Amino acid sequence: MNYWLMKSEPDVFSIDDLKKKKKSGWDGVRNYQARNYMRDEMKIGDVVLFYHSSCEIPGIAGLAKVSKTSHPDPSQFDPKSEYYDEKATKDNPRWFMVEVEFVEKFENVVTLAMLKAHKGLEGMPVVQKGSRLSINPVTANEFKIIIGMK
DNA sequence: GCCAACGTTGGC
DNA sequence: GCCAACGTTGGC
Repeated sequence: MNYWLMKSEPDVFSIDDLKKKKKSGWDGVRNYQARNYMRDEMKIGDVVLFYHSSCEIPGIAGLAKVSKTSHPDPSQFDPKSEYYDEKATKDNPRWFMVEVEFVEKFENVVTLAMLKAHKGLEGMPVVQKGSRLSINPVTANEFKIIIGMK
């Protein structure tokens, strides 16, 4: 079982949205490295730190878990979608997504400022300047530390 | 295959 | 709104 951090802009899709929907396909990822993590490495039961980015208080807002392994992201085939990719075909999809299931909303967001200030989390891409990758692996130790901070 | 130009991310 | 950092595109 592995741990992950997945970023989402709460204005677009927040932990509350996931709570309401219970489960959701993680669509719209258009970065190859993030895609590869979803396609090749994320397994059912893996635990996800749900990170709110580009918002007033960036940080980890709650937990989710992988409920379905990767399958083609349908938005790539939809010309009306902002995630449409004209080079993707159903025979040869370019973008994959996993499905995640709501687990928990933290009472308080574990903020980026807290993550930056906490010993042991220096290696997390999210605390480093200029890190834009929206899906990152998290070590068991980092996960334990963060759970202790909520 | 190089690399400049461009677009996007995301914290502040 | 600014801007640094980064990924992608496309000309050559």
